[in-house]
Amino acid sequence: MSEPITQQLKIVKRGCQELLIEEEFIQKLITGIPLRVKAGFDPTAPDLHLGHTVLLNKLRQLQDMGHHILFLIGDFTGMIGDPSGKNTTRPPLTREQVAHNAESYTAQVFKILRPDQTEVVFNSSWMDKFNATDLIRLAATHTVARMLERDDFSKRYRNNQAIAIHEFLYPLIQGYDSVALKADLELGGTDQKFNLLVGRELQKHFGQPPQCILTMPLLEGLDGVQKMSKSLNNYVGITESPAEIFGKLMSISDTLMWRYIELLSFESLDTLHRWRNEVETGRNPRDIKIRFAQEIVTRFHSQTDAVRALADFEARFSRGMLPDDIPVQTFRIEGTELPVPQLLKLSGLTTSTSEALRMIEQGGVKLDGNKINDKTRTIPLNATVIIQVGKRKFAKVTLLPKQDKI
RNA sequence: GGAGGGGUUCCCGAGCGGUCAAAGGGAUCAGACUGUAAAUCUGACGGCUCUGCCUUCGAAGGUUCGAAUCCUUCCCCCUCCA
Repeated sequence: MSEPITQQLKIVKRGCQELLIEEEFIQKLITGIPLRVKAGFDPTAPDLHLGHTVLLNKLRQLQDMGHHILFLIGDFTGMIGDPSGKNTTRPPLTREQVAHNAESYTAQVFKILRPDQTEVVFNSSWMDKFNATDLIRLAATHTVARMLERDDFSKRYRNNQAIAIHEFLYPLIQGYDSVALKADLELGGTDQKFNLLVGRELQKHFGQPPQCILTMPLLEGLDGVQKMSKSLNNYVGITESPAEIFGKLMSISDTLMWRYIELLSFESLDTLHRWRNEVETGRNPRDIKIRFAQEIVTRFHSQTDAVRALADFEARFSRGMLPDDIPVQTFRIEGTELPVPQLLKLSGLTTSTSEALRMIEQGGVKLDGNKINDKTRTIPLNATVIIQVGKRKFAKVTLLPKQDKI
């Protein structure tokens, strides 16, 4: 906390999209009192991915400067579902589910945040006491026109998509959380800007000094277009295996790589500059990508895991070798043999026999390392084979006779 | 309350009585290539006991030799008027 204000400001603003209102924020810093920094999280998705960590990294930096983090789990707002276009209403989670999710949340979050400077709070703890009168009073603070200013509301409205009334309550309740917590600063993705601003207004309404707002860019998913999210399956989860994290990061395009590095790497800006120059003058972008992927694997696993992931990756993709962690499966079958397509389905390497047949047609199936073309190929009873679909799906399968009943 | 528009395969979006398992795009997967699970190109993309069969076009009925396409009822969404 002894760092000069300008230095703090520089760190806070690094990589951020927007800081509102900078002058107010400086005034808050000058007081020297640790700031109450709020950040809200959805209670339904306890599996964090790299997209979430953009924000968490920033929270960590704030902790390093001595500030206090209010890690808000929106278990009450979770009933509404953030009106991001898809979900309208969600079934309320049970207390046990919330508790369970919160636990796995914090277990993951503390890979980045310091527990001693983090306070985990649930908005149900004050919202459950809200009655209908309170809610109406809260709703009365904003107009429909104001709500429709929110980008995704107006978009949906223009595109003739449904907006349920209760969705308007989401920003209001999220904003009220800032009142309840007396937040000095709230962090969120750029898509949260509207909600964060509502928090400011409500604080003023309730006679509090308004919070400052820091928005972070949304990280694109692996496709490089849409934001990283679990539902779009374009994410890298921080609890995924080293090989998985490494592989996924290697699959991002050479262009997208820079974006990831900018938002996720802890390397200095000078280093990033140097890398860019090197690639422009002929260095293989793959080298940089590997280095970055290793940094991330190390962060969520260990250096050893990172080294192993690279070795495994090179063995498998550069030299076509089999990985050494092939899942072993045993199936008990009727009869004396099993057609390969059925086996592919059984083992889960393909979702249907139709797909299995297609994979064989396209030359994507290997049996003990040899490509097969014969769709009617069968595996005899008691045999053990390694089957492979594409470059990434493997299984070591043994067929045994059906067990006698009893 | 009145008038009109609409609900299509993972997503977007064509189709409006047979040639429709349903155009096109995206996503995904496979193959080729490669310094990468990059880029690029090619192909696949409902299921099955697979040269055939079965199930899909909001739901349920009906008309017809034949329906995603026509009719009826219902559910849901949107727009305008009140």
